[in-house]
Amino acid sequence: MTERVRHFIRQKIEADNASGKYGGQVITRFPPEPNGYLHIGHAKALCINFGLAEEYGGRCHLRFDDTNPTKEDVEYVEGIKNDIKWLGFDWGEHLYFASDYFEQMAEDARALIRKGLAYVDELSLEEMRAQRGTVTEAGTNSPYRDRPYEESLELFDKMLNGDVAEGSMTLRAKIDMADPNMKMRDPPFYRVMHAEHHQVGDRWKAYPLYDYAHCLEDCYEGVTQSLCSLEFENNRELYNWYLASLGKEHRPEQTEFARLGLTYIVMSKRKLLALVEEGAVVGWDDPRMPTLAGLRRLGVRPQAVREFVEKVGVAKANSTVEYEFFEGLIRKDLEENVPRVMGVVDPVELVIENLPDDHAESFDLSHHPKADLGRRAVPFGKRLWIEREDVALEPPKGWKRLAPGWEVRLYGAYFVTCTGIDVDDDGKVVRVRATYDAATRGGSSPDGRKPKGTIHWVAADGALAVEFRLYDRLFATPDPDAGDWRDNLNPDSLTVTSGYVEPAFGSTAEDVRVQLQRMGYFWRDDDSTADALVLNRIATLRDGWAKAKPAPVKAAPKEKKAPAVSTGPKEAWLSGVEQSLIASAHAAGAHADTAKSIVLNELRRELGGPAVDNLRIEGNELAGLIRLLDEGTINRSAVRPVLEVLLEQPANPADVVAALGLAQVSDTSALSDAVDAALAANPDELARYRGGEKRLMGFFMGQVMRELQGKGDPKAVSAVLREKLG
RNA sequence: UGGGGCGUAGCCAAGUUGGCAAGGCACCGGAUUUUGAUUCCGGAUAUCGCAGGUUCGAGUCCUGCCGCCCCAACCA
Repeated sequence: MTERVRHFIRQKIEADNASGKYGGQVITRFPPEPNGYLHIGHAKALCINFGLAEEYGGRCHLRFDDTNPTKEDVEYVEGIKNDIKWLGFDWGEHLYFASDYFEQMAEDARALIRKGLAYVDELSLEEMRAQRGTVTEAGTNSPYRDRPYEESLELFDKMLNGDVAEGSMTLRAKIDMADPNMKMRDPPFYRVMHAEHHQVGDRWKAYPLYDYAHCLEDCYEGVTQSLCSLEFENNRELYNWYLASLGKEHRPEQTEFARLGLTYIVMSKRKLLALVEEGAVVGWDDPRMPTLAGLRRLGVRPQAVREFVEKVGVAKANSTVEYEFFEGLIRKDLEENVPRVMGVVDPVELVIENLPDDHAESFDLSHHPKADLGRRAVPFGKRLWIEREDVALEPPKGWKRLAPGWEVRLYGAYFVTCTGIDVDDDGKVVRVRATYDAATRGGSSPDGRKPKGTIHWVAADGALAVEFRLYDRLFATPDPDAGDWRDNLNPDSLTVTSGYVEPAFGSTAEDVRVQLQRMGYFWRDDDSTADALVLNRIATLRDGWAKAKPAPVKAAPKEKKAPAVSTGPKEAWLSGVEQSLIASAHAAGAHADTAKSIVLNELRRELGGPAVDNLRIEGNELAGLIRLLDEGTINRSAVRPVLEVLLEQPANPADVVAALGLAQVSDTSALSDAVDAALAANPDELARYRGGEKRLMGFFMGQVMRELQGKGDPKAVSAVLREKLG
């Protein structure tokens, strides 16, 4: 397991726990809509929600957000549950549906209406759109906005009961049609749908919309952390509005994180569905699909998915992870946990000429060089299957495998020397002939000689026939969404071959994964039958040879960001309050430029922005502070703490400096002690400095200043430091 | 164009009171190797989006700008 990064959500949870906001409880939720299968992107949300809950001793609810009956189906409910279980997460008894709460939500909606915070609107879809305004223009109020609440109440019940036509009415929140946040412009939160619901049947004829439903679900369930992806940032204000308007006491908090993007993959449900429907893949669980069902069928272990998500991290920057990164973790997981056997994916016959026809022996080989995964018997005979790509008529430079006259090691068996290669009329290799060296039994020679290469093999006698499905990535380009994604499909995403594995594979458990030596990781596909083995390739091994051959195709350098066109420095804008403060400080004897610098750089820092209304601090106070600076009583770093006090209450800056002990230290002996302490505490750096790394001067300056709690006189410190460092 | 976010190496990503720009992946060397794998050493790679400013010192504070993402569904 990797070391965990204390990312911003962990920090928030810890801060909440420290402040006792939720009494130390951590309750999260994973809220899929049952309208499709989960994909690798969802795995991130899954790991964050379930993982964090587990980590902080809380719990995570599985809640289906089933507020749109026309798009959803129970089929997906079961599929999603399976995928979550496969990843190893457990919701215990906390399985919920948004539809569980429809009664309560309707009651809360009535409360909102009674408070005058919601109304039934009769605008059509088009009218509503037209009246919403644009991002730069305010919308206009609906003519139904101010209808009496009694009327809305009555109409709302009609909506719920199916007494009004679909699309004829909505229930809207009464907020502000001019709000710069479009989500706040009187959003509809109930719409009429005469649809049969997969969970609650035909009980309801109007259903709540996401924003309204989601915050309430969280609230009803006592969720503390509502974690979702970035595109919901704009919705957070609405989330809080509903809860506040309803006067809910329990207030979950929404925090957003960036979703996972992966190269060579499309992740939108729409495209995934198209792939299935257009037959580009066999189904949602096609091993080339980025769905969890697909990854599972491919043979990826859930541990690898979890590790991947943890390693990718959690942040707020949109990002696209290289697929190779995921692939590497899939391999790493298998590398450490899976037995190794031999199998030939594209077989060609090897005949050992100096062995009798009926020769039969067996080797006892280990399943793993490091892990204790047992041993197996591997039969050996005159006729073997070897990999076609391990044979070359004319070996290229750097070749380490079989070629006429070359000697190689058959893994775990003998050295063999190629005596000839038979080809057919098309030049295709049909048979390789060789002689073996009986003295090399087990794979090593008493004379100490070592062949350049080792190849894998399977004895023809007793070999199990296998249909190999060699999967490769579904898309040929790193960004399939660039251009028409259909054009970017990889025509070679699946290669089917007939080959063999050693008989030991037949005795392994059904779900066992193996490394076929030198060929990659494989496991049995569900399409296998008792007499027809089908093996999926989960991942290849890293292949340094393949990489060495073709001219290295360097990734095209990313186009540089357009350099900012500098229009020259612009004068900083000063608010009226700031201007008058500077003016009065100037009148009280301070230099105007210094006053301005402090207002801009320090005051704004304290205030978190420009000062706009009645500032506590006065001109003569600022002037007094500047005087202390000019006199050398304090250094610049003391300005902010003094300002902080001055903003609270009127005071004489000199008194504040005295009270806080901020006076600048320029006394030589005190400085000298501080420098000595800093040098003594950092002997390595001192050695480096004396060895010529002069840039460490800044480092020591920092150490000394820290020693002096920032109060050192920079010039004096620098002088002493220079002297002591030599 | 209004609002909400985000810019640290090819990719992901730490960096929380301003003080030597973490780590992982990829890449390049070398060692080990009965898998051209694994493992182990070592290395290169960053105008911290840009430009000004404050400061002894800025990825971090201030100002201005640039780029990317999200929002104008009765989807979630």
